[in-house]
Amino acid sequence: MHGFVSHYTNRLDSKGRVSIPAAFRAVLTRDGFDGLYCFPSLSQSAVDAGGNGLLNEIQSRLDGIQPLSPEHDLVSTALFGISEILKVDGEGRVTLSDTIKAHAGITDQVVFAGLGYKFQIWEPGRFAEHRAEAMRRALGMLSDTPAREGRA
Amino acid sequence: MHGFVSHYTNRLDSKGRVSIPAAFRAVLTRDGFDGLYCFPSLSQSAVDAGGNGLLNEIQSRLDGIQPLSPEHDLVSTALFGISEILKVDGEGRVTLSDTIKAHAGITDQVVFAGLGYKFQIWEPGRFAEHRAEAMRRALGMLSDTPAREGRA
DNA sequence: TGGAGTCATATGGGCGTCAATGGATTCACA
DNA sequence: TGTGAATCCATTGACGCCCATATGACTCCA
Repeated sequence: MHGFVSHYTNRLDSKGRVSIPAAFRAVLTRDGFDGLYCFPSLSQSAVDAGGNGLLNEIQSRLDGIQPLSPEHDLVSTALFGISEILKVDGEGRVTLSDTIKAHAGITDQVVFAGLGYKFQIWEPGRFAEHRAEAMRRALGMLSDTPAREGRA
Repeated sequence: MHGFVSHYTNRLDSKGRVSIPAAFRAVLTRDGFDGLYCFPSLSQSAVDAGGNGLLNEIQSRLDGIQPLSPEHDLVSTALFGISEILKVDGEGRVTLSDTIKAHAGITDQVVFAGLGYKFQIWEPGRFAEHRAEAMRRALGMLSDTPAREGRA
C-alpha cells in the first residue's frame, strides 16, 4: 500500500498526546521522514500532515516561484512558516501544539483521515460535517470529469 | 531536514538577547555559517535571516544582473549593504540591533518563522496578521495553479 | 465452533535531559 | 576607570524517552 487511506479516531491523553494510527505510521516509516510534518489546512479547519511525500509536493509548488520575491515569501510562509514538525515518540504518538488544536477546534479526540499523499487531522464533529460535504461535492466532480488515473 | 521550517516564539531578556530556536541553530551549524546573517525585509516589517544558504540565494539572484550596472549596485546594496552579521553567543542567542528592532517593531518578544532557505523574525502581533494574510493569498495562488499529477 | 492464549495497538504515567531564560563575572576599548 | 559587550554559570520548566497497563483482534487448537 502506498499512501494514507481510511480513517481512525483516537483520544488525546492528559499531556495532549495522541497516537498516530499504526497504518499511517507504517507509511511514514517507509516514507523516511523523521517526525510528523503538519500545518493548518489553508481552506479547512483541519490539519494537513504527512512526511517527505507531502514535503515534496510543497517544494514542487515552490520551485515554480522565484526565491527572494514577495510571492515566494508569501507561499513559503504559508506552507513552511506556519507548519510544524512534531516529534513522534517511541509509541508513535505526537503532541499537538496549541496553535494546531485551536485551528482545528480539537479538544479531546481527533479523527485521522487519509488522503493518499497526506492525511488530515480533524475534530470528530467537524469531520462528520466535512465528510458529508465532501461526498456530495465529489460526486458532482467525478461525474463530469474525464477519467483519470486513480492514485492511492 | 534541510531548511528552516516551522515557527517559534521567544522572549528578549533585559539585555536584548534572544535565543535562536534550537532547530534553526542546527540548520545554521550544518550550513557552516558562523553568526547570523540578517537584513530588514524589503517588502515586510520583518527581518530576513539565515546563513550560507541565504547568501547563495542572494548571490545567484545577483548573478542574473549585469555587474557595474546601476541595477546591480542597487540590489547588492539592498541585500548586502544593509545586512548585518550578528554574533551568536555560547547559548545560541543573538542581540538584535536597534535598526532591526525598529524596522520590525520588536519590543519584548519575537517570532521565528522558517521559509526554507531562510527564516524571518517578526513582532508576534504583526506575524499573526501576516500569517492570516499569507494563508489567504497562498490559497488563491495555489488553487488556480494547474493541477499536477504523479505524486508519490 | 467456541474458547483460551497471544499479539499488537492504544493509552497512562514517571523521570531525565535539554533548551530557553536570567543573572553574574570577566574582558575590551575608549 | 567607566561603559558596553562577550563569556560563563545557574535555574526552571517543558518535552523527549522509557516502562507499565489496558483493550480489542486474531490465531490456534481442542
